[in-house]
Amino acid sequence: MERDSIGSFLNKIANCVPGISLDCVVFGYQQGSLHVLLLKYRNTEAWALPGGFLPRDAEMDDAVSVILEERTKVGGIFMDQFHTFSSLDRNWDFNELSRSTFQQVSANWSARERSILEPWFRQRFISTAYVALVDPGKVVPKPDFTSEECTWVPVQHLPPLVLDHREMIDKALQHVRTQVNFFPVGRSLLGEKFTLGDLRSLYEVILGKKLDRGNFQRKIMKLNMLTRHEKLMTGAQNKAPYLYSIDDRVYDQLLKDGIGFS
Amino acid sequence: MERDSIGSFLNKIANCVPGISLDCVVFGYQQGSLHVLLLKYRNTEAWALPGGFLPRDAEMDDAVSVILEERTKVGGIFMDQFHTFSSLDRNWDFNELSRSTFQQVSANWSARERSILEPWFRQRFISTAYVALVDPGKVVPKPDFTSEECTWVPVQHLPPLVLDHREMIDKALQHVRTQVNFFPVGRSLLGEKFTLGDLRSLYEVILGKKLDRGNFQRKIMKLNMLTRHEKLMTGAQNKAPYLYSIDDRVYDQLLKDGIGFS
DNA sequence: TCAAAAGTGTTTCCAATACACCCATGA
DNA sequence: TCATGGGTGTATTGGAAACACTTTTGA
Repeated sequence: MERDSIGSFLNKIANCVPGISLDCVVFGYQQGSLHVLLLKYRNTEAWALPGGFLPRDAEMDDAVSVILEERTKVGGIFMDQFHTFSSLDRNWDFNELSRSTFQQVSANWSARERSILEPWFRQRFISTAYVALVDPGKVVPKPDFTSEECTWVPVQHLPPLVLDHREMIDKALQHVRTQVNFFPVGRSLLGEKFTLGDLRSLYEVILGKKLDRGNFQRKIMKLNMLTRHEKLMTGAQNKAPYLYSIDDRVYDQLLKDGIGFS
Repeated sequence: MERDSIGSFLNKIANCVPGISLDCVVFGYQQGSLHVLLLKYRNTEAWALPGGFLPRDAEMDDAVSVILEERTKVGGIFMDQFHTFSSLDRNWDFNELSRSTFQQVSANWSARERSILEPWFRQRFISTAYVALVDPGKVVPKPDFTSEECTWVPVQHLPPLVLDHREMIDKALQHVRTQVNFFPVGRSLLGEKFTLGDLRSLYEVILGKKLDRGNFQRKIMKLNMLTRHEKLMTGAQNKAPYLYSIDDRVYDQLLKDGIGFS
């Protein structure tokens, strides 16, 4: 923990609801696979989800927005609360990794700091978790003061995670899958313009199965939610695909009833 | 509040996590419509969902099980956490009804009791809410010590509810609708034996739309989840329908992938 | 000219829908 | 015999799935 940040952190948590924490599973789509935004604690090999606490005077959704904006420098990110985690042993004695990570993080606390922070972090935390969807191209990941790194990690190769953060990611992914028809996955996870191939492989990655190219294109185009733009010349020796962008009006309308993909 | 119960209640909440509460939206199916289990506070016209607090040494799911069993005298009820409610003004000053109800309930507290209970109940409560599905035929509703009545109320005719309990019911119903393919609605909400008409109108009530009788029957029967029993003679001047029961093995298997009803 | 991927067309199949018909029951 | 609702049959339709054909691009 950086010395100069502890002071403001002490002030902050004094004004937060004790026993409650917030965690964010931020999904991004990059290089053909789903990524999660993770933080790496200083001088450890332990990783964690972006998170924080609930200010006494804040709505929970707003608190999560602030956390997301702090880590990504992007505002207005799509998010959805999906579960509240509350195991009895949800504290920093959760397992060996959590224990040793906490030890490392708290190593250079002063006696006074320790007297406040120890009891705070030793509590059982009830954590309400959110999923968020964002285009990594827009994000500038910023570590918080306990961490030395904040980066995108592919969901297939998750590093060791503290507490039950691994379970959170699993459950978040499951939630995105069941809600895929009602989440703006296309708009949130892709950039302004994209090819139908991009969109299709995004859906393939989320759903975990191959989709027929022809059928996908016809289905999407029939929904009338895309505007066609110029072609994308990649330099590959194949036909150049068109770029498309989303027509927000039509898209919002479609989302209400769910954009159907079995 | 009954005088003799306050003592044990004081002990109980001393061992509960402060700031956290639990609420249950218990759905039952009766007389062709969905009902919710509600409690009516003594000497008021205010109603509330069954709920409680989280013991420091209990898992949340277990705590909810206990609450459900206390109110229904039935064990093993199907339940699912669906949302955590956390508005800034989630306390007993939430609105006029909540305020006056609290005043009524707390009217005859002693000074000592008040010194403990006032701060407890004045807090902002973060409440994690669960849906539960149960056959009202199995339930023996039991009021808690703050309430004079515990009964089933049809969702179309909800009485005035304290706090944001109305919103909870709405959100719970919505959740059941989206999860209908993954919840054991047939098994949980109906008795041991039922007719296909019963099952169909249950689905109609949940989904809020008419289903074609013939198509419904064929679809259900093709799933192979029902065993046919004797006919049900109602005395009505029409053909007697068969009774069916659910084959748990097949049913559990089907639920994993979702029993499909658009 | 060739490989690779985009765009589009065609065929098949199944499930959802609509509705018809007969059957059993008790008034 | 009649009204009522249960059980079953059938025709139609639309979308899902599989796959073929053509086009475009740069090597």
